[in-house]
Amino acid sequence: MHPAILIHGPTASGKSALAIEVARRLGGEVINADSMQVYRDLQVISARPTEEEMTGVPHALFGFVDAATRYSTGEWLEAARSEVRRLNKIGRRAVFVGGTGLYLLALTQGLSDIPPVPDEIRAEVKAINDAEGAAGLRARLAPHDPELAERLGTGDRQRLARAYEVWLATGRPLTDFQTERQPPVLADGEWIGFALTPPRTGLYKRIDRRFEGMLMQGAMNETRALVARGLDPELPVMKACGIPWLTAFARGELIAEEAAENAKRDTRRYAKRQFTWIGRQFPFWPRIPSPEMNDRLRVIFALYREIDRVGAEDYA
RNA sequence: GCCCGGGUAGCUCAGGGGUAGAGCAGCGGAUUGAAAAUCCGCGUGUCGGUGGUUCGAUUCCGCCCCCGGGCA
Repeated sequence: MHPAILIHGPTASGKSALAIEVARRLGGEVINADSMQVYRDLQVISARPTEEEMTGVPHALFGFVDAATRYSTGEWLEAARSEVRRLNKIGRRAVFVGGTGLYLLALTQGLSDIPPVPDEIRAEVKAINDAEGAAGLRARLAPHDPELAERLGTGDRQRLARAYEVWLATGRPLTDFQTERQPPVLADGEWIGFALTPPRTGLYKRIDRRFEGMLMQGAMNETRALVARGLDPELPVMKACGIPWLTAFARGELIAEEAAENAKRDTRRYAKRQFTWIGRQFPFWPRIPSPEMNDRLRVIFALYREIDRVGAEDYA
């Protein structure tokens, strides 16, 4: 099999266009590793590539999940596994691209094998969360998983809730599960990851400009469609960068300028967290600081050629 | 040219003889099935410049520069 290429980087760094170009030149396929681009209902706001941009290059795992779904890392990983199998079978290269670091981590490092949590337990824990918040969750979790309760410390309700759910569902502390991982979909030697790390100030400008562009391209229509469905505001789609503010604007709760500024700020902060993730979780992925397509392609192909001996002649 | 007002953090500003503090922006970090989520931490500064008074000046005084407004 050909090693897979993984492209990661902060939002608005130009990942999608790069992935398409890489896949085009290698005759490969682009596979989405972005938690928001999986949703059908978020085209503009998740900056999902358009049909036109994807022309001639097969794309997988884009826009295939309904907004009412709470799609998970585990589900994505299984979907990714199928795609990898499929491509291996037909001898084509996979180009994973996306800003969701956790997805790429799971893909290359494996996830723990944890049984699904039944809906009743989720509801039960949600009730505790709503009524008592982090303190209540933590107090209940601490006797069973003291290590995690201590590590999470303060007010991380999302992780506290998850840890408590797992305890209730399995009778084992989440910490136990986390000490062992399933074999990854892509083992060492079967992939190479690149991290786009453009200068921050320029990226922030790009983020701001891109958001203005999204408004032109129908971000409000997309938002109104979601609002019209009356979806639970806790769903992932409803928390995508910009959506909470555009939703508030659609309801007349604030003015357009305010909504836009807040949306841009949230997106900048998201990009900052992605930089942190890259620095800390993917310290050994080659960095590509140049924003230029040609520079990026040169770096990728130079390094890829080293490990893809099978087809080195294909893309000289 | 003269008269006022103002130059303090990236922005808007507060303060006041013992080298400074708020909001916003920003920065650092955590990250195992919600991850564009969730959470933790941090003022980042030639107080316009230069002389003087003072034990000590960002603060008081002089001069200069810059930005507003007014009178010419």
